[in-house]
Amino acid sequence: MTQGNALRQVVPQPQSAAVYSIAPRPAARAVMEPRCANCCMRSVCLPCRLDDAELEKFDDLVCTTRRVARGQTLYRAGDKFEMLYAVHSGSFKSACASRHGAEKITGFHFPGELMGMEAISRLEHNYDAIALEDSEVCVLPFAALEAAARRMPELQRQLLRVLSGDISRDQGLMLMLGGMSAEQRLAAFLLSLSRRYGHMGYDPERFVLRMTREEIGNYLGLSTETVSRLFSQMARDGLLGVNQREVELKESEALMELVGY
Amino acid sequence: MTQGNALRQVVPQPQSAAVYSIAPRPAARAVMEPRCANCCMRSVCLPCRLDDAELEKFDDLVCTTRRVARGQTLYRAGDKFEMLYAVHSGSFKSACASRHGAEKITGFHFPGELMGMEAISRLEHNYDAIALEDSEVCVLPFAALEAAARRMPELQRQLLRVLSGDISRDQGLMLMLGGMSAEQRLAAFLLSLSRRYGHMGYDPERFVLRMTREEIGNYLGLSTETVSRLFSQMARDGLLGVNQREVELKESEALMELVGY
DNA sequence: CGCTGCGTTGACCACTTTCAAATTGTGTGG
DNA sequence: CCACACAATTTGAAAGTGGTCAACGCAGCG
Repeated sequence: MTQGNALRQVVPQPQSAAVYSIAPRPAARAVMEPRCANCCMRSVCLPCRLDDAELEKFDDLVCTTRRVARGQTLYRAGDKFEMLYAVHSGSFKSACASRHGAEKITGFHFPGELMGMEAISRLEHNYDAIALEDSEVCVLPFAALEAAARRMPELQRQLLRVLSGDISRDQGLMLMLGGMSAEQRLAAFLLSLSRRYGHMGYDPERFVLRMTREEIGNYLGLSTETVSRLFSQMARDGLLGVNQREVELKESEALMELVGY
Repeated sequence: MTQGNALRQVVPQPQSAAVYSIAPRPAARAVMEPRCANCCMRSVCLPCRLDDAELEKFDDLVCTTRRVARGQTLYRAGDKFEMLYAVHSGSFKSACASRHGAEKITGFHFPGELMGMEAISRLEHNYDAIALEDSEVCVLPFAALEAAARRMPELQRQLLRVLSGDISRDQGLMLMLGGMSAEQRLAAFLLSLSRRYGHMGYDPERFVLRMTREEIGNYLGLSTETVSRLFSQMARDGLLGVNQREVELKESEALMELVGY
């Protein structure tokens, strides 16, 4: 799973997360740099429902891509909101630091997913976005996106759809975090990952976790130890196979039953 | 706190929640029926940032209002998504029934707040919306709203803002449901209510709960008994006063400290 | 006046967390 | 390639928090 070839011009990652690198596209477009049209995530990303002409226009919005090394932040809580980011490769976590310095993870983000939307209302980011591995995002200036959405009804609709989808997902998680047992939470989490990996075109039954046990526990409101114990127990029960970060869901049906769906 | 005078034409509440009553506005507008411009929730509702001309146009979108009696549903999970609803008076809960018949409450909605947004992405409602008391909503046909948003940049922005705000709120709650103690959860819940009541122009320190202990517990992932015990304990500690559904926050600061903000 | 739903309180129990320690994996410098 | 240091994971035992079960008080209502 090596880093994909550079798509578009790739700017070196700035030391400070506050600096946005907005390079103009190269004038020589005849070379046909790979763009949204050629992106392997096209079918699951924001512009997925645009027709060719619209896609062309949308493509011009994407002013640049940006690489973020593992552990580095894409943006921080408190940063001014100007851009949305579409994950092109890799993965991220959203986290906010409570005043006692303890980090609380509020979400994970995978290729094709949009980050930063929670900041639209306050014009300021509420969370840190931190890369779980070396990653790359497409940078979408929000003002331009808004303007384009007025000219492209399908883009406007898609934007609303993605925002709405985020709400559903979050509420689904709330459902899970309140009133579900530790085992149910982990099962629900794994099924969520499975569905998302499947959506991206990967094997939904077999995938590699991009986050540590600690991060999973933090996210689910469980201790690291409990997460670890549950993996062991579920493996003993034949529900799944685990080897370090590799997970194989052997009994998805049983997991769904466990969660209550 | 009696039901406000009828605003706009009010259609009788249909027995079936699936029936939408979309009556055309009365032609005689010269009478100046109260509309958004006169609504007491104007300053906190979707059109709050529109100028007078825009407000006029927006007003024409609101095809009707609808009354929902306590315990009745505004829409059900599985209903086709066509409308957004702005709470005009009263309050609602969003709930979905897990397959074992157990209800799980995912949110509460108060005047000025928009309901139904989680359905935009799937074109189908994911939750039941049930009135906690006799309530009234303004009905916004989504297709018309989308079209209007293209013509009114400020409306488009406001729509995105409200959606984004919902995400923030939900993620804030996730934060709370994972990793917070029962006491912290209840404190956070009360502070959330306080803030929202304050935003609506009511006393943020003194309000009447619209939901039962059971509904609070369900929402927070706690048992009814625990909620009850916590109210008693917090009252003993002097943090608040409780009398049935009436609550007075005596030490908001201490509550915030408790939550960790 | 009894019924019924809601709220409160107590006793006991199960699930998770916390604390502690062993084990395995990963990265780095020699 | 090996050794060492540090991080991540796993496992065990003790301690707590919150849930479940049960009983009772209270208020609205036919």
